[in-house]
Amino acid sequence: MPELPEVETVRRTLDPLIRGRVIADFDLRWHRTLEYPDLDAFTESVIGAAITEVTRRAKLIVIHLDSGAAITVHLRMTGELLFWPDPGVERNADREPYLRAVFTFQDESRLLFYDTRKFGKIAYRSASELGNLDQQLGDEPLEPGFTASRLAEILSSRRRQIKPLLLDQTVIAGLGNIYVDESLFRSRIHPLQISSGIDEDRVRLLHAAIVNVLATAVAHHGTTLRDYRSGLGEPGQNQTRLRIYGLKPGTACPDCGSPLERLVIGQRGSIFCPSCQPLS
DNA sequence: CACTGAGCCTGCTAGC
DNA sequence: TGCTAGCAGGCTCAGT
Repeated sequence: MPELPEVETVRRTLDPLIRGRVIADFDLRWHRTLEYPDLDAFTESVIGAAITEVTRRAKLIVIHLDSGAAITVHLRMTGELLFWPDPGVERNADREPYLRAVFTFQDESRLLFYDTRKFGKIAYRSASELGNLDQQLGDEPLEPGFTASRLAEILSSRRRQIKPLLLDQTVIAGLGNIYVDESLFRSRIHPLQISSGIDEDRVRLLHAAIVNVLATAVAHHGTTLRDYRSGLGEPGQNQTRLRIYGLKPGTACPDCGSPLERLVIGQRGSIFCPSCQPLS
């Protein structure tokens, strides 16, 4: 599932490819892929607009338009945003059933949105709507402002289980199930630990783990377990660097050898080592 | 405020 | 081997 590193990789690959291109057509293949506004309003707003740059906020890809507005794309679980340069070359036929939306540019190159499970969302946002959205989202963990003391402030000001807290995009933006499990394992914190009860040294470890895990994953173009691809269709390389995510309960902890456990926390499967990550 | 559960989806897999 | 029930999960919304 695309989290910050995967979305960032898509952003980086797409930005130089679609910057400056002018949208000539929009073809919606699955009506619910378009989140806002309705198809007519969306089409009217984006046709003729030129793309100025592609940025990222949390897990959102933000395609900025010369009007000051933007198109946001959320990949959710299985979304893929792919640049297709050559209109003459046939698209991958067996992927065609999962094609949910197509932006065609004036030069007939295309931006394709594939999404097997139809959870992904495309929306148009005015400059002010974009500002509101930004305000609703939490800290960017790879920005300089996200320091250990800032994390300490976030954790101590709430009394919540650490895992759901880290997954809350209004608190910290961009973490998902994979990187939260990895970060908690590396900093030896139980996923049900109450945030305000984590001591300062442990918070420092957690901060280092989050930053390190995310930065490493970005450097390796994200984690591809199944569906995730970059804007060029390339899989990521970070999957070999995961230490605990994907392991089954009962298998030996890679650090201490004791059997791993699985819990469902906030509707998400959570793998951890009860020995390395004791609840305190 | 913190937490829970339903709903959105469909490919894959564990278990029969 | 073939079938099917249930799992996977980011996010929103409603309810406790």
